[in-house]
Amino acid sequence: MPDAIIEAVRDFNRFYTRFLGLLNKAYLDTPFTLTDARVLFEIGSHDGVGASTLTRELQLDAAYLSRILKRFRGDGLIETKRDPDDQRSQVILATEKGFAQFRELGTRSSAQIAEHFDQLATNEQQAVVGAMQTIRSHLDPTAPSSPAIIRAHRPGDIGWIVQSQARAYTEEYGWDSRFEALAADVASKFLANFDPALEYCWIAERNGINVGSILIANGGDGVAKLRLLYVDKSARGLGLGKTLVEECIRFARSRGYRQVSLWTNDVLHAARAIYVKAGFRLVSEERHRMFGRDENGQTWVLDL
Amino acid sequence: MPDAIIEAVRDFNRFYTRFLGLLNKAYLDTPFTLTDARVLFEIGSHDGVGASTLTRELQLDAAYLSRILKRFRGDGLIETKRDPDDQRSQVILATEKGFAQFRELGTRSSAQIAEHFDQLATNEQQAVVGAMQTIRSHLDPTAPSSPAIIRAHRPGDIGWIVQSQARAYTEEYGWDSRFEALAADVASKFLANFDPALEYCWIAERNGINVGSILIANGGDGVAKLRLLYVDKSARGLGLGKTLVEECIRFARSRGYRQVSLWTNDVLHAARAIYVKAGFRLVSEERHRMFGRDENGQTWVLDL
DNA sequence: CAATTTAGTTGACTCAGTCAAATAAAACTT
DNA sequence: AAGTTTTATTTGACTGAGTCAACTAAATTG
Repeated sequence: MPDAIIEAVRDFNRFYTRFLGLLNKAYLDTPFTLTDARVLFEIGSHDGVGASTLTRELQLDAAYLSRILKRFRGDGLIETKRDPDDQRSQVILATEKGFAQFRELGTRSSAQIAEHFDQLATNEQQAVVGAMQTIRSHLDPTAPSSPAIIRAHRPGDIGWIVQSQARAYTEEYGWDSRFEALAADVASKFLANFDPALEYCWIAERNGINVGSILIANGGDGVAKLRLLYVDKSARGLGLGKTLVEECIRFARSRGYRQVSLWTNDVLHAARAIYVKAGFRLVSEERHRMFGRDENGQTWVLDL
Repeated sequence: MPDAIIEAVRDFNRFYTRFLGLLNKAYLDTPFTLTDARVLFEIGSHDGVGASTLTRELQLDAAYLSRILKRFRGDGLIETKRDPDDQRSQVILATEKGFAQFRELGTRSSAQIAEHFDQLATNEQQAVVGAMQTIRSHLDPTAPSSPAIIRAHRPGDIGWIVQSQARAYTEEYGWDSRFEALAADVASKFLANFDPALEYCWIAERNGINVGSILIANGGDGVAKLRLLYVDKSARGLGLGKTLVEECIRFARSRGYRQVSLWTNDVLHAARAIYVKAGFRLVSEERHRMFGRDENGQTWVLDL
């Protein structure tokens, strides 16, 4: 992966560390440390959490947390009782006083944030929040990853197909720019001669980002050409490829084609497995060096 | 300002605090604390900083920093000498050993980041980095907008050109997919017939993200065709378009072309201004409806 | 030139956070 | 069902990161 990206991320991290440092000044004239505040926040917003959940969630040392809770108990901020379902665990409940403190901390922290955001225009605020969402959805594995949706192509998508396939296959199989040239040629001809009645391009998209593609072009003679099947690294293993191919076949059948044909290379194992499963049969094979490496080109067909 | 925004920001902050916590584990089996690492990083990347700059930049206590520097000096990582211009201040210089440590920390931290980013697809990585840039540019008034670099195209870039132009012009001018078809056609022919001696494609990139493009194709007869000039919204106003065009002209001149010619549409005001400034003259104009809207197509030429 | 500010150092301290060991309940194993 | 392992929590014993106040010395201000 490109160093420039890592460098950009590190740079952002340095910046955001400083920014968080500024925000955390909110607790300065408060009897709470940053950790105290985090704990109190978690208790206040999930009343009745277990202590072990807190250590996991906030990545705290159990001993340390135990002491913090003891102090909170002493200050009358929380009450703890054994979990009836598990006598080892305890359930933490905020007292009225605890809730009051929780709200107070919330107010302070909000004020601190508002101070920074008030200077921004509304659409800037939205841009920032949107960007935060973007980062989170990609970096947080526990973030509910929304399912992929499959839709017709939109402007830019054809370019994306060329780009992503060229990048991926250059990286994974060492193919050279002639592959991109071929993909671009296929893509541009598809767009130039696009016949909505007999042709289609499907894009799989997740969180607003393209992750897969496939298209059907009219090969004449009742033959539908299946082309440019691609599933991005980030979305493999979800059965997306299979879904895309099935969608294609259904489309081809409904438009009265008698056969679906496709050309691929045997290094693309995952794709081949999908074709086999869908009922395609290998009709011809030839060695070539079109993309700078020795490959086995294969033609597969499926009779409808 | 809306509570929802503040809530979203706090939510992101909680998430990112945890994320940074994970990344900072990079220093776990290192004799350095997080603060040590930050100091060493600052020294390593700005050799010759003053101590007071460090306290300001990293928001550290002067006493604390003094002790850290003392320790670093003892370990032979840095050398300090009085600032000749200000006898109170000191200049901090990393020793060879210090630089080695600095590089080691950099490697660890990069590896930690790469671990998280490797699972993402290339365009996801770009989405995240772009989002980071967005956040930073809005929240950091002093954000130095890192310079764009201009380089030759790499696999995937041609696809990117088609994608980004199609998206942008669809959004901004309401052009339909015929524009993408045209761009894809130009791009694919460029790649298919690429002649390294007389043709070239420049990509402007910032922080690992493509932000601009231009290419020169051989039009025959001593005429260089300038094509697919594009500067992304996020990078406009930096003079990037001008730089790209100048680069093209220089190239065309050096390869012995007698003329540079290009076709554009008059709605693309920014581009037209660049061409005018570069000395191009309008030679013909025609109304057309190639992209679903009434436009004025224009041909411009520059004699070399 | 006296007064004030800035840069850096040192002593003294504290308290946030860690590690190891102990207890007790729950969850496996056989 | 008895034995073993794992999980939840607590406590004792530390340590060392970070703070505060006081001090020196050079630079700046008025």
